[in-house]
Amino acid sequence: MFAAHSDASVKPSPIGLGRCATSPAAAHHAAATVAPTWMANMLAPGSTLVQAERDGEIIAQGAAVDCCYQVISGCVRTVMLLEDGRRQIGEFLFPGDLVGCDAAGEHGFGAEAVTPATLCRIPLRAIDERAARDQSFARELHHYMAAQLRGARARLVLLGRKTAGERVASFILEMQERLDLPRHEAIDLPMSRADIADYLGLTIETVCRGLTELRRGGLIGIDRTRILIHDGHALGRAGSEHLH
Amino acid sequence: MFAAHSDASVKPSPIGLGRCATSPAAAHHAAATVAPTWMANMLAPGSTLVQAERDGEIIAQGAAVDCCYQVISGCVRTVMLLEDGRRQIGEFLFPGDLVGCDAAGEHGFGAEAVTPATLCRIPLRAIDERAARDQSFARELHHYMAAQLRGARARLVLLGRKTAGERVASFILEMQERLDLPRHEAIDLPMSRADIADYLGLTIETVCRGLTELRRGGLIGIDRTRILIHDGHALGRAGSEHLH
DNA sequence: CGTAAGATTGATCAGAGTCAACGTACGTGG
DNA sequence: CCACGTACGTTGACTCTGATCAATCTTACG
Repeated sequence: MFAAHSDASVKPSPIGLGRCATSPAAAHHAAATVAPTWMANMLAPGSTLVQAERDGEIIAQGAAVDCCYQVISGCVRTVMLLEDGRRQIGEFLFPGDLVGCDAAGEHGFGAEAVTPATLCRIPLRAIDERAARDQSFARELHHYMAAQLRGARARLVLLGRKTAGERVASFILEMQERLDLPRHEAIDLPMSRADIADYLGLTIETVCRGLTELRRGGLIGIDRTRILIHDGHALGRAGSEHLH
Repeated sequence: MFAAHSDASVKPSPIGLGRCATSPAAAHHAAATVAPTWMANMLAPGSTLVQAERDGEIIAQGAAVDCCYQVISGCVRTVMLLEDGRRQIGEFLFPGDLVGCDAAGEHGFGAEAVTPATLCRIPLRAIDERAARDQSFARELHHYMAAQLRGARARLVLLGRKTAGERVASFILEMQERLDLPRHEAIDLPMSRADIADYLGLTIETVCRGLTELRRGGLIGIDRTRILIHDGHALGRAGSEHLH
């Protein structure tokens, strides 16, 4: 057990702030969070606030697209369910992130709240119009989507070529980065082992074993939902973050 | 063996500029679904034509980003190589597609020619400027990136949750769609089994077995690089294309 | 305090990887 | 034109990682 204040798992979104920055090390592994700095601005015209409770559905898979959402607080997952029940989580979204902004026609992925969450529902038209008017908004939107694309592609490598242990190690580092915690601060994961498993293309049991392995190796400490990174460097190596 | 008349299936581009095939082999692999219609326009300012021979490097993994490329003819793959030699192909690109337009700082993925290819090298600045000036260009760029994002996420499901057999079936359907061939026309795959394997997160042998299985089931015909779809419906089912 | 949901650990199984052999097309040069 | 060599594709035998099935433990909560 390790000490660690049990602050809410997800930081309230400081308006107008940004979790900017991809650290040099960060550039290597999945999903550099782009800090949309324009959060507050999205709230303006025709958009409404939406609350979702834990596991509540925000977007139904296959639903017609008319709007997208920006996460204000809490954690959200995008989900693709196959006929036979197999599930893949597309991504975890944190305050500032956009959900469904890439859809065309219908939402390929659904969206659900991992924790109680607040979102801002924005008509797609409003985004189009604003992008047309506001040059720098358009540019930021473009950068955001580019970052999403980089993140998705980094996960292709993870899912296509990494071992179970490597996936788990990479995941911890990704979450540390995305939750933007100070060094030596425990990560309080908002999602269950089942969510992690479906994000990493593994089973719950394999995720557990991966975590246990890292703990036994002294790389991390585990206290239920909280993870403390003891040796980030070794964790990077364990996750094969290093490239050719 | 099936018929397979090897007529050049190269369609003229929507906007002048034919998708010129550089080799007989390349002639088959023509249009891409997402192929933007603004192909010709990209050629304008400060951009240069680049030729790449088979397996030639177009972008080095980790190279600094200063420009991106548009495929004019041929087929290109994006590649991520891990330290120990494991390889993941990010995507296959066809005429009209953009390579490296999402990069920030450095190219996470490298790019190599699958067939002899011609590309148009475009300074990123030129794209930014044009997007700033030209409203509809910016919108198309946005739509293109959204489509890329949808494609990448569909592959997350494939890599995370689909079996080997399903991946192979899905792959054939994806290629049929992307190469935009008339129904009942054989698909002439430009890439090797090794490329397919690294695209699907499998080994060469497993890809072969998957193909053989589909052939035995009567869903497809195989003649080396050429694939003929006998039963697209069944292939969709075999690939679990059906959703929840 | 009792129940339920989630997490962890163990034992066994199966799907895909690895290793190996063989087949087939193609290009080169005699 | 044929012989050979090489690269690629296919098939088979065996192995191993991660899935499945099952039991136990922990924590949260009514």
